[in-house]
Amino acid sequence: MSLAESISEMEEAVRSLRRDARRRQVLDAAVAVMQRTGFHEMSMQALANEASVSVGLLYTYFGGKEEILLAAVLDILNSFRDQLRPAMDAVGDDPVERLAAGFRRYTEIVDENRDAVLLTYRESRTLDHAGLEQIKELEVETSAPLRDAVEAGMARGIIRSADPDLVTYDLMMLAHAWALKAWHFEPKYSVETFIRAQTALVLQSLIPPSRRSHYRHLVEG
Amino acid sequence: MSLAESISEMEEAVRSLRRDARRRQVLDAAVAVMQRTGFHEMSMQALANEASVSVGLLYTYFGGKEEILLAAVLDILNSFRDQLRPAMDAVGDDPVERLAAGFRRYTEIVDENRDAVLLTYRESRTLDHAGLEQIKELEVETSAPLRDAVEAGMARGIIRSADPDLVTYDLMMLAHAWALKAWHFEPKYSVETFIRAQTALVLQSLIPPSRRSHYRHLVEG
DNA sequence: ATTCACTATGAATTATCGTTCATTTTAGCG
DNA sequence: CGCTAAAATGAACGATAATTCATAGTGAAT
Repeated sequence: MSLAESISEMEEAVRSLRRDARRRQVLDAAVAVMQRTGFHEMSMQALANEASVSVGLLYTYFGGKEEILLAAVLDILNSFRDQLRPAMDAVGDDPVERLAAGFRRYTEIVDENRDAVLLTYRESRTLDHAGLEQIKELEVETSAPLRDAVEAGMARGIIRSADPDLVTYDLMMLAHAWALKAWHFEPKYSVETFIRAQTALVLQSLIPPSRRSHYRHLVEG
Repeated sequence: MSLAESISEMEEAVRSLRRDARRRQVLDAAVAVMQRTGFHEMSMQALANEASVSVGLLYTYFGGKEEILLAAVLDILNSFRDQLRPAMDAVGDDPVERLAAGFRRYTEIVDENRDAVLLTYRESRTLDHAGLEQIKELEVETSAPLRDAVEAGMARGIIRSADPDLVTYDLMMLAHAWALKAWHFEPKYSVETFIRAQTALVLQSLIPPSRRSHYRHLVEG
C-alpha cells in the first residue's frame, strides 16, 4: 500500500469517526426531546436546538425526521442486546441462575431506558415496513440469550417443560411492564423489589417442586 | 308535571339519543381511521369522510381532535370493564375457575379489539393530564374482578400467597401481549391456544401442588 | 495567499391541517 | 304553506412545521 493510500485511508477513518460522533449527538438529543414531548410534537427546530446544531445539518446526517426516529430506536435496542448476554455469562452455567440474572439485567436496562422503551411502543406504527422489520428482528435477537437459558434448563429437566418461546416473551413482557405501567407499580415497588417479586412468581411456575430448594434464594422474594 | 313539560322532556330525550348515535358514528369512524393510519396522521377531513359527515359537524359533537381520541379510548375501556365480571360470574364461585375464566374473557376482548388496545398504548401520551387519569382509573376498575378472584383464592388457600396486585397486573400484561406482540405469536398460536398455554403457565405458579389435581383441566394446556 | 472540499447555517418554500363561521338544509309545528 | 330552531356544510383562515438551498465558515494542501 502506498503512503498516499494510507493517508487517504486515515482521513477516511477520521471523517467516519466525526460523522458517528455527530450522529450520536443528534440521536441523544432526539431521545431527550421525544421523552419530553413525543415524536410528532418534536419539531426539527426543537431538535436542532437541543443538539446545538442548525436545522439544515440534520438533513446532512439523516434522510429526514422518520429516519432519525428509526435510528434512535435501533440505537436503544442495540444496547439492550449487547448488555444482556455478558450479564448472564457472569453468573456461570446453571440455566436457572442464568435466567434469573438475565431477567434482572433486562429489567434494569428497561428501567434505565424507560422513556426509550415507551418510545418503541408508542412510535413503531410511524415507521415504514423496512424499519419495523429491523425492530422486530432486533427484539428476537435480544431475547435469544434468555431463550437459550430456558431451553438449556428444560433439556436438563431443571425447568418444567413448556414452550420456551412463550416463556421468553412472557418474561420480556413482564420486564416491559415496569416501563409501561410505571404509574401503577412505582408507588409500591422499586426496581429491586419489582425484580425480586417477579422472579419469585415466575420461577415458582418454572421450577419443579423437587428442584425448588436449590433455588430458595430466587424463589423466595 | 304539565303536558308541556312532559313533551319538552321527551324532545330532550330524543335529541340526546340522536346525539349519542352521532357521537358513536364518529367514534367508530375514528377507531377505523386510526387503526389504518394512527392518530397524528388522521386529518379531520379524513375522519369526516369516513364518518360521512362534514368537518364542521365534528366540532359540534366534540371539542376538538384530542377530545375525539379520548372519547374513543374511553369507549373501548368501558366495554372491557362491562364484559369482564359477567363472564366470571358465569362459572360460579371457585376463585381459580373465576380467575381462569376472567383471563380467558379478557384475552378474548383484547383479541376482538386489537387495534384499540394498541391505540391506548400508542396514543396515551397525546392526552392531557385529566384524560390520562381517567384512563388509568378505568384500567384499575377493569382489573378489579380479577383481583377479587385472586384475593379470594389466597384467603381460602387455593392460590399461593403473593402480592395480588402484582399477579393481577401480570395477567393483564400477558393478555395485552396478544395484541402488542401479535406479529410474533400469531404464526404459532391462535387466541384459543394462546389462552390455554398462558393459563397453564400462570396457574402452575399460582396453585400449590397439593391443589393442582383439582384443576387439571386448566393446568394442562 | 489562494484554492478546494467539506461542514454548517437558517431564511424561504411548500404543504398540510386544525379550527372557525357565514350560510344552507332539515324537521317539526301551527 | 311559512316559520323557527337545530343540525349540517365546507370554503377560508391562520399557524405550524418538514424540507430545501443559496450562502458562509473552516482548515488543510499547494
